[in-house]
Amino acid sequence: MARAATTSDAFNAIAEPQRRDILALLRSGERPVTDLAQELGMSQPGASKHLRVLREVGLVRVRGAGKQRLYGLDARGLRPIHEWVGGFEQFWNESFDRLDTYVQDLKQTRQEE
Amino acid sequence: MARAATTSDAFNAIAEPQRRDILALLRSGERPVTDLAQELGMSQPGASKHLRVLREVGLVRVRGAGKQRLYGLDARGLRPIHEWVGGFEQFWNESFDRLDTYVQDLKQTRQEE
DNA sequence: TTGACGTATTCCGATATGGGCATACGATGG
DNA sequence: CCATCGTATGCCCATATCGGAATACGTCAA
Repeated sequence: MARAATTSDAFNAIAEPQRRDILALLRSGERPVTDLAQELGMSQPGASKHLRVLREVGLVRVRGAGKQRLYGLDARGLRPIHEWVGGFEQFWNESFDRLDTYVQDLKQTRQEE
Repeated sequence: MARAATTSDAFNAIAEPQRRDILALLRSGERPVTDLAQELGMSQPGASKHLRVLREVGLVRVRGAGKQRLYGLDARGLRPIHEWVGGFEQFWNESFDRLDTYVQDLKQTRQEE
């Protein structure tokens, strides 16, 4: 098996930097593909493909506006992610303390890699 | 180019469900690989590989404890993610409203796919 | 209808993935 | 020093990825 299809969930969708850029851009409003592509310095087909992924996981919506298709943000799918990550909030402070223990340990453990 | 190396950043690291499970488990304290593997129903080599990725992006630390190696959480790397996603917080409420507009539009736009 | 524009899809290649299996490695205890 | 336990690596496979180029598609205007 390879990695789960990127199209499978929001976690995968936002793992790709360009897709994060797209989402960020869409916060300022709907946009056609060409716009996004140009603004982000990617090819039109490239942008289209990323948007397809975002559409399939529901982070983005399309709306036909005449000859154009306007892409808009649907951030609801980000909420579960925010919550999952938030479940670690208490730990990223505590981590500093643990680090001390760890560092002391290093002195005699000699970590590889 | 293929997908960016999963080992490149935390976003990629947590894109894989089993790795999320590992992180979640580690909240309750340090654990040796075998423990994790068994608890999560994966092979020892499998767990080792996932832990390697998590180590490389800094979400996990190792500490040699005699014959064993104890893996521990280092959640600091999750903070940037939390913040990035948090940047969309205002939108996942607003999204409902936008959806209305969208749905009305659908009636005459006939979206494919 | 035909053309033009905006966009999606297809096909390709190079690369990376995750899982299974066998095995190499490292540290400890005898 | 050697056997053993806990763990990491290497190798192989099937599959998925992203990017580029060419092209098919859909909608509108003349």
